[in-house]
Amino acid sequence: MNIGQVAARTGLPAKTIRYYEEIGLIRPMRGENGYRHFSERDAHNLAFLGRARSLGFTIEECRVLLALYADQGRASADVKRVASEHLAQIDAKIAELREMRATLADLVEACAGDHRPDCPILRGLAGEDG
Amino acid sequence: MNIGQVAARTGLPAKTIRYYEEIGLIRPMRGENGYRHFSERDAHNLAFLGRARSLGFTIEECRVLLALYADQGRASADVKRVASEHLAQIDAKIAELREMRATLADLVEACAGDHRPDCPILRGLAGEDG
DNA sequence: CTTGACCTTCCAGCGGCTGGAAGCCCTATC
DNA sequence: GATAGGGCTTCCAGCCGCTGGAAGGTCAAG
Repeated sequence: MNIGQVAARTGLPAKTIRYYEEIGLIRPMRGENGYRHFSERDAHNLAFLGRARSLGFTIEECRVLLALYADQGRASADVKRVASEHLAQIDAKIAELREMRATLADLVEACAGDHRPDCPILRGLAGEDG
Repeated sequence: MNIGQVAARTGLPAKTIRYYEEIGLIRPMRGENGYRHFSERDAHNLAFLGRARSLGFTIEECRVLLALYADQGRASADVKRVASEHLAQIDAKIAELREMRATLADLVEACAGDHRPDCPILRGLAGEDG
């Protein structure tokens, strides 16, 4: 498979696939013309990467997951630890966003949103009272 | 005020303050020795920026908010629109994270997390069934 | 007069791509 | 055989919002 075909199959942009090779996540073969040649296994790994990335795993976590995936002797505990840590990260991020959202929603709600200049949002950002 | 003092007062790193000057968010004076000199107004604007950034507004949104803050003739509707759009962005991000979280939590829960190699997390990432 | 804290500028790098330029390769059509 | 087009290659630059570090000027205290 050429890069275009594997891109179409995995949904990943060709640019991204080249980047993944550059940082050593995949190692496709090369044809005589210099074109990358992707095996079924490569395509499979790229799909794996696409799913892991879409779940928010960092590239380095993906590298670890891919290594565990390739290792037939892995302990599922190792995989679970990586995933659990990422889950905790997601929870932390959600909590952070919810706090932002709560504060911002209060300010937005308090704002008349009309032609007048008085604005609780700006007052809040300026540090009035609280 | 020198940069260190305003940094202490606003909680922003000096590096960040210099960066904000570089991109034109603030325009502190300069002393004869080349040091930046921050007025009360500068410090106030920096505190404003710190709060806006901590609510997740982008730098460009902060620029707009700061301009509205400075404009005594603004309409609160303009501020409210910026804030509401950002609120919608936050909501979208939360929704995205919750989807990730749900998928990941299912996988983690299904994983025994023991010494055995079988792992529903890896199977999920590999695209088995679904 | 030295120490050390503070300030300055400039350049590089983080993550994870993404865009674009310049040029080679391959196939199809005339 | 020429040409047009699409796909492939490499390389370099840029996105966002800082952050770190190097190399050097400035200032107050002892």
